Amino acid sequence: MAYWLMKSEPAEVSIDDLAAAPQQILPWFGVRNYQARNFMRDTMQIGDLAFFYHSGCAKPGIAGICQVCSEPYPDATQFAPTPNGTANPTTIETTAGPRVNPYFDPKSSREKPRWWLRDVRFISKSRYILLAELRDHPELANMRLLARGNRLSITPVSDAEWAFITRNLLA
DNA sequence: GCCAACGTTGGC
DNA sequence: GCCAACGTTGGC
Repeated sequence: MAYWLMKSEPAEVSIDDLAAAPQQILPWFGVRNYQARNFMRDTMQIGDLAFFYHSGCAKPGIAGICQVCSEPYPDATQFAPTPNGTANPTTIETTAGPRVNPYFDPKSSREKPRWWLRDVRFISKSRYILLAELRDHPELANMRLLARGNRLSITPVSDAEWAFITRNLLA
């Protein structure tokens, strides 16, 4: 089993949204980076655990833990929203009405999908560990998340890093 | 809002 | 295949 850190903007999908989802499961949609896609499509295994990280907000940090719970399948947001393609492919239905779909990819197709995802299941909320706090621990100095210039939205977490965080920062 | 760092695109 | 230009990420 492997460990991961998965970033989400809480204004879009937060740990509370995952906890409130049907079955407490959501597709990890919207990844548009090949390396992160490959992690989801090729490397992850059902049962892997991940830190749910809030990014792009005032206080970025680890908000909880989730678990990979499906095989990879195409991210529906890359396609036109209706199977027959009659609707405007650049819009997506939301509970607040139609919105521009920022994840639509005109270069993808249902025959040959470019973007793949997996479902994740809520495991727990955690004490909120700020990014700044993670940086304070020498044990985490090599965490991919903390690497200079890192922007990858899904990063591997080593066994040692996972153990350190769960035993020392979340206990 | 700024900006450093990175990834992607596309002309050549 | 190179690389400049551009767009995006994401912390601050």
